[in-house]
Amino acid sequence: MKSTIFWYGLAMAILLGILKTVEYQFLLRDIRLEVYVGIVAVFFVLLGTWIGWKLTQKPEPLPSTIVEIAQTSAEPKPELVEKYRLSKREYEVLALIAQGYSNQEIAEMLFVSLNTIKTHSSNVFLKLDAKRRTQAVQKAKEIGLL
Amino acid sequence: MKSTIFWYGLAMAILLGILKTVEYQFLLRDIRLEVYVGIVAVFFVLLGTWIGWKLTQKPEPLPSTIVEIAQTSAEPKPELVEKYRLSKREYEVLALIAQGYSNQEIAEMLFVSLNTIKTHSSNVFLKLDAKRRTQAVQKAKEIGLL
DNA sequence: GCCAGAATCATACTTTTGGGTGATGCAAAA
DNA sequence: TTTTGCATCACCCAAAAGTATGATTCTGGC
Repeated sequence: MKSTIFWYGLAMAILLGILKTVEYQFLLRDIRLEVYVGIVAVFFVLLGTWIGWKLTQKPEPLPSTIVEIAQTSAEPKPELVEKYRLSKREYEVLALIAQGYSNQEIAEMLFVSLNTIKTHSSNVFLKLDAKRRTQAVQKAKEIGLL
Repeated sequence: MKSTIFWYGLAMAILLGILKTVEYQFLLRDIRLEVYVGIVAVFFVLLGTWIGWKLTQKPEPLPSTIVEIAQTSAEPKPELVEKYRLSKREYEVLALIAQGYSNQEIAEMLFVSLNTIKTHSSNVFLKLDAKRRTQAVQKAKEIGLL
């Protein structure tokens, strides 16, 4: 990160230098304004492109899960099972979700209303810190709940 | 895609408009040259950044690492893999679904539109005879695709 | 060159999920 | 007895997922 900042700074310095030079020549030889602006524009487009490229190189923010997946083989982790404690009903719902059943189907299987299943699954997602049922299933398998 | 081109065009139009406006004011009120150049520079840096970002989006066909990661300990069963033949893209999408990503996230990861992901996933469901993504994942694991 | 399959995307529509809020009843623990 | 956790359900709203259809582009193989 330090080096990144350094390079940005260096780029800025070079940039200002060039700007000044161009400006100087502008004053001296009365280059047409359009040409000047054009040069600046082209230069900054290039700079911007480079910045954009750089920005999209480093950051890999999304999949922290992938790393975890790569590390986990399949061992159940009792301490984590402890941590993400689900109630019995929640666990049932989670298990059925993992089998690919819809909320409606689960509701019928457990003889409760659709809304109840929604509540349970929402609670499961909360406890497992998941946004979707597929993610919940994935996390549960990682943890060893399933 | 059509809309993308539209937005490019719109951006260009707006850009030219602003440029002209700024230039006009420059001529009228004698804004300092540095200010003018600065505005142009900032604008083109932003434009360049955007272009750079866009450019670096396309040429990344996802280096199959994600797919590899998705492959768990279960050994693939060639005869079944044969039967439920998925295209490469479909397989990628399936793998990402299994990791708990939303269609939108997958679209961004693979740099395609949401609709494309929907098409792919629909095809996967068809081929795996699944009604939901969770079911597809479940079946794929049974079969040994994942 | 032509063709099939693959990948892409759009539009329009329906269904499923998920979030938020609030309410009730019940049972065990404090 | 009061509190607390659990299970149940409702209503509303928004977002995500899924279906259907049609179209374009590209590529590999014949």
